Amino acid sequence: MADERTTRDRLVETAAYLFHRRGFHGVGLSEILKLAKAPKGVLYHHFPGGKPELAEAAIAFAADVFAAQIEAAGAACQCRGQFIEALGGLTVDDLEATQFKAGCPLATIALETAPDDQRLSQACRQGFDLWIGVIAGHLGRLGSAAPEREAELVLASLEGAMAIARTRKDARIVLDAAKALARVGLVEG
Amino acid sequence: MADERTTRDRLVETAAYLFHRRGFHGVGLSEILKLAKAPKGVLYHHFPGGKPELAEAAIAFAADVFAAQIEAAGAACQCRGQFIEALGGLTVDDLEATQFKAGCPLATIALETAPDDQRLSQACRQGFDLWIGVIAGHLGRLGSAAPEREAELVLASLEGAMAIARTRKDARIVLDAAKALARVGLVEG
DNA sequence: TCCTCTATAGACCGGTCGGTCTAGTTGATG
DNA sequence: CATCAACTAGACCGACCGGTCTATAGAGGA
Repeated sequence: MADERTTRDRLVETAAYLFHRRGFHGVGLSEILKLAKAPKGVLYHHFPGGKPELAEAAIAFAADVFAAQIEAAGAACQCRGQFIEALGGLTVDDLEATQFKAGCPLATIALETAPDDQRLSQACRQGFDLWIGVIAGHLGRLGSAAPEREAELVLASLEGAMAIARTRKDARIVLDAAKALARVGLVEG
Repeated sequence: MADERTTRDRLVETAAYLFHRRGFHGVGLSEILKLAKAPKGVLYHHFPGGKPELAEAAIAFAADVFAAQIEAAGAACQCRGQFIEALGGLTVDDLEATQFKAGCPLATIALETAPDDQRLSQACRQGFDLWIGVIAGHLGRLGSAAPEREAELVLASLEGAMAIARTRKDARIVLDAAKALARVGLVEG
């Protein structure tokens, strides 16, 4: 059992890495297994539900990782605009570090499977809601009048901008979106 | 040759329909062929490049369809806010009409393939640019100071909101995003 | 009429998919 | 040391994948 965490976690992280880049249907089990240096039996031992169950774990893992990044960015910011721009920066860094091969770790799977596959789309939904909650927490602290709504708008804008940016191999649109949102104050309603 | 348009177009439209819902990798040729009631030979007669070439045509087709909808919405609007809300309305209608099974016809394929598959991601990019151009045209006419930037922000927000909405089976976030963007004026920068 | 070229039709192919199954290894516990 | 459960290992399976190939149908021109 000493190896449990290691092997299982390696599978989850490898799966997250690949799904992040090419989505659920674009990645085969054999590729995950090969990269994680694990035989097939291991996968079905840890994830009797097969590929979907592994993907569910990978989504939750990726959601937690990004939530922690948001949290850290928020903790370092003193005002609303600075925080929103920092979120844009996080996003841009990710895009550029992967040469635009990876964008949002949830969005691809969400679009491929929602709403037909309950399991996967719910996992994505929970990830989005987690992020919105964390963002809203900081926005509230920094004086936003409608933190939930504003967090949703910010996340949605960054998500869409990322998709467009990847087709262009140019992150400018993400920075622009963040800047614009940072500048305007959302009117309540 | 009299049937050329019919069969070929039926293939393209069917492919667009299915890719729209489940993305590129999520749909098999056999499914497209079955739904379009066409044998395999026909596909490779019209699209020697196979699935990617068919997808390219489907993307261009879907992009044109939505561009025409944007154009029509713009022509009917007298002010900037009204136009942006109309775009949100278009999006919501599409989501609800398909019970959230279909969102943006380009985004899923874009996320699955960009930037590795040149062909498909460029086709998506062109679609996005087409839409941004049409939106910017109307925003300029309606008095926007920075129509291109504003069009990008609006499109990105709607794209992202759509992805989130599909996981929730609730279009509220799309309407909220459109309303918020309609209300604030973008400061130039 | 016959020829040709486009379009339709679907059998067929090797490869890969996700998933199952059985055997071996390991480590904790009695 | 024996036992047993957790884990590792990979051969194997049927189904389906995208793609190729050959045969046929049918319209238009010579």
